[in-house]
Amino acid sequence: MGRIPCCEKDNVKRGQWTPEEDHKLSSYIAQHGTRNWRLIPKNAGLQRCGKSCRLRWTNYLRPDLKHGQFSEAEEQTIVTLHSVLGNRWSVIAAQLPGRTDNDVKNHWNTKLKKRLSGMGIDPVTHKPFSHLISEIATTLSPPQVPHLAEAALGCFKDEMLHLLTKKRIGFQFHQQFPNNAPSTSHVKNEENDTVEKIKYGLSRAIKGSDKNWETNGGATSSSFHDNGGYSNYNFANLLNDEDGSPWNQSLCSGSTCTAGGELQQQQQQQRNKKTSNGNCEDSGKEVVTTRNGSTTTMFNSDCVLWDISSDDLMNPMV
DNA sequence: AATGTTCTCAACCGCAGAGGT
DNA sequence: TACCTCTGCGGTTGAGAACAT
Repeated sequence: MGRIPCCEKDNVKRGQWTPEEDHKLSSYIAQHGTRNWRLIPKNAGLQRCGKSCRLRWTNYLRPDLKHGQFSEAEEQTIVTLHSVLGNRWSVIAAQLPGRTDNDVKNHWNTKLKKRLSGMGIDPVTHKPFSHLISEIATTLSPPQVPHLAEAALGCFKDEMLHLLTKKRIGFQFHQQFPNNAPSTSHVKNEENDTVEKIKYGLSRAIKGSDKNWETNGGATSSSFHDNGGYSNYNFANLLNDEDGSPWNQSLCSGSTCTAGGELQQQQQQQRNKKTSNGNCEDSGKEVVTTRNGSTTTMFNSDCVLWDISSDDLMNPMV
């Protein structure tokens, strides 16, 4: 004996609501309120299930609802709250007047989640992928570590492949790879080649995992910053094992981090510092001007993997 | 212009908890 | 206490729109 259905499904209409139905429901609720959803469709003359009426009202017809684009402030609120609360959409929506949990959930799933992934940030933990890899690596005994890239690849491959292939990024190998790097001479199977390169990138990230990532106050969290924040986060930094985690050092200003915007700015300036020929002072990096005039950091030598401009990060491949 | 692919978001589903009897 | 009903929540789906080829 299961519970009885909320309505006779054979006799109810489903799918998109018509303006007439909206009007009937709104008029009825304006007069009688929203008590007893089971009776509302019957009394309002609607061939709809009570649940469907409730959803239509709460997600669309309520007069206090805000329709249209989410503002930057709203997005920042969602990301910040999500880093603390997880998928508690109703709680998050309660902090955004006029937005429903459905709105917030949809916006997260279609925009914000992809945007974070595109920046190399895990949308579940709000930590950079490289940080997650290093955390996993520290829990494994040395013999297991070589297999970590393979395992991590299973988690991140799709996002990375999406990013890499969707943007039609051509890998550029300005110099020789080190001994264990994948060969680029045969691009017959582009995807497999890409996978190999990702594996290599992950292994590079792991290589730096014994560095102290907690130099700036411990756990990471995420939020958008007024002066760029995530947008300044260069995906290729995931591979930069020279200066530790840029995330912890300069980009983390969420609830559990203490790094200030000033430090962040200084370090960003440091990163952007160029020599007279336009190249970064950091070895292995080369800043080039791209298709639309924005700058792109190309990693050569043993860091060559990604070509992602700052604009790409602001507007990831979605 | 036609076709295929991807994205968006309204709507649906099933489950869990609250409250009433 | 046990059962029933209602409501709210989060995950998922699918139609239509937008975009790419």
